Amino acid sequence: MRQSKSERQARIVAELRAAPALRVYDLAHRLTVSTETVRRDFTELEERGLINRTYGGAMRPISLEPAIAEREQLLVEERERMASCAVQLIKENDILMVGGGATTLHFAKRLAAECNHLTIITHAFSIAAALATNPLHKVLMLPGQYDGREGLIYGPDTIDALQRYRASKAVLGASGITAEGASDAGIGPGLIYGAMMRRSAETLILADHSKIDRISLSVYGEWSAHVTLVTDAQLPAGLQTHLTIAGTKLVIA
Amino acid sequence: MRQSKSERQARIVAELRAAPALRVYDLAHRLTVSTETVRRDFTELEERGLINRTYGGAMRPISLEPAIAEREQLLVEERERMASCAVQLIKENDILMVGGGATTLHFAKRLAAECNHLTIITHAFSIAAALATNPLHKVLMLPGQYDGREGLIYGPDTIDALQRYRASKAVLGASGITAEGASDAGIGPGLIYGAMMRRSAETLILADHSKIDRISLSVYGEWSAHVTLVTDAQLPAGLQTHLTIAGTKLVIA
DNA sequence: CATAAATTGTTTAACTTCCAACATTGATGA
DNA sequence: TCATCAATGTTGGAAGTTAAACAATTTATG
Repeated sequence: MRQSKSERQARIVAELRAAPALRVYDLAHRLTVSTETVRRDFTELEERGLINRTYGGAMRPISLEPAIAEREQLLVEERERMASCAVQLIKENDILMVGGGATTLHFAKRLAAECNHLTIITHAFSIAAALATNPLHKVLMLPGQYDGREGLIYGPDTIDALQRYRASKAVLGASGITAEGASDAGIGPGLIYGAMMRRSAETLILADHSKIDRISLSVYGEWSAHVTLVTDAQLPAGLQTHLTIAGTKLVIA
Repeated sequence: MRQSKSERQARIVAELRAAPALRVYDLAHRLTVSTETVRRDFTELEERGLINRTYGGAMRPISLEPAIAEREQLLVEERERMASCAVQLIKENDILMVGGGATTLHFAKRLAAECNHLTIITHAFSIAAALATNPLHKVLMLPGQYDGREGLIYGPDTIDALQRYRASKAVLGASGITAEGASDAGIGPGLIYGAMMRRSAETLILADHSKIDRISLSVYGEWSAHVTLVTDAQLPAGLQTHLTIAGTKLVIA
């Protein structure tokens, strides 16, 4: 055996530092192994997150955000659908408050791709970074204490600063959706989402089916006519009638 | 024609901001045009350097944000030495204001490794992220407009918020050091660094030898007895005597 | 409004990649 | 030594991609 498997795989990662993308066929020649071997290496390296696969090759992975990156891998299709639907509801020159989370991050990426000239107020690094890729948007970051695990800002300074803004729409994720309202697993973020709702004319809540009929620590939003719930599957009858009575609009992606 | 050619191509570039790689087939569906049209767009966009082609699709070109990453690679050793020296000057329970930049980022990483129980106020994402790896520190993020190219917050909100804090030390980078003071290439950051100095009892300025006797757009700090300059090489005689007269302390790493 | 030019869609054939099944090689250890 | 197992190579058909030619459509312009 010329080279061990791990040596070869290390070589592949190294090659990717030199060139941002590689073809299976080229690499097989360069390493004098079969294309199938290269393909199998690609599969393994992709599972370990060291490369990204493309049709016919592989490319250098973009970032290495761990905690969020993992969660972001789940329910990607559902979140994409919800994000696309939610973006339809945004108009040029809207002023948005956007909460943190994997789902709202999808939304932010679509916003950067499809919209222009928006002002976005947020407390999440990932959201700000995603939106700033489109220089036509204006991104305002809220002050407060930084939580590195979540990549979020929160605390009394954050709530306080929100009182000085007013937005046309708040766009929020949730870890639980019940008749009582939307809820989040953290108290700090929950308080911020509540404040964002109160300072916005309308609220969009994005929550996939796994969040339905679950309740989390901090309930931050009650159903009202100013709220639109965007989800990816039909709601249970009880919850649905409850929302209808409250006047909440429902969008199923 | 639904969308003009240039609109569509702009949209493609925007989509690439949301996802690092796209498939011809997917994109054709999403834009409701034929795969051939997408392929022809790819060809044109590649000639203009706005995308990179891959077999079956296209990917985001590498450029567009290596600004920080590249700079961070330069003079690593010198910066490490300066960072280590600067950390010696920090005491437990200090309250720090830390500016953005490659040099201060090295400092922040050492701070996370060597110190505990500090409160750090910053306007740079990278600094906040580096410090948050040590949960014993308290990291406060300043509000303001986010600049994705630099990863920095700035603007009137930022200056305003600084007025409500007081720190024991400000730790700042600089892109130029002259007898007149420290200067930065950007007006926005320059104003913030000035405000941070005024709100802090002492100031540490970190600048390697490549910054000496160069002047940048925005001069933000004058030499005084409250300032310490940390650098990695002897200063030219003229500058050195000027600092001595002003009472500025000098540390050579 | 008619013509030319530019843009986009359609079709087809050649080519490339993918995947799964099976064969081969080489190292390990009883 | 032989059996075993992991790693790799080989093969063929399915599926996907490309490129070139031509048709259809839209836009520009006199």
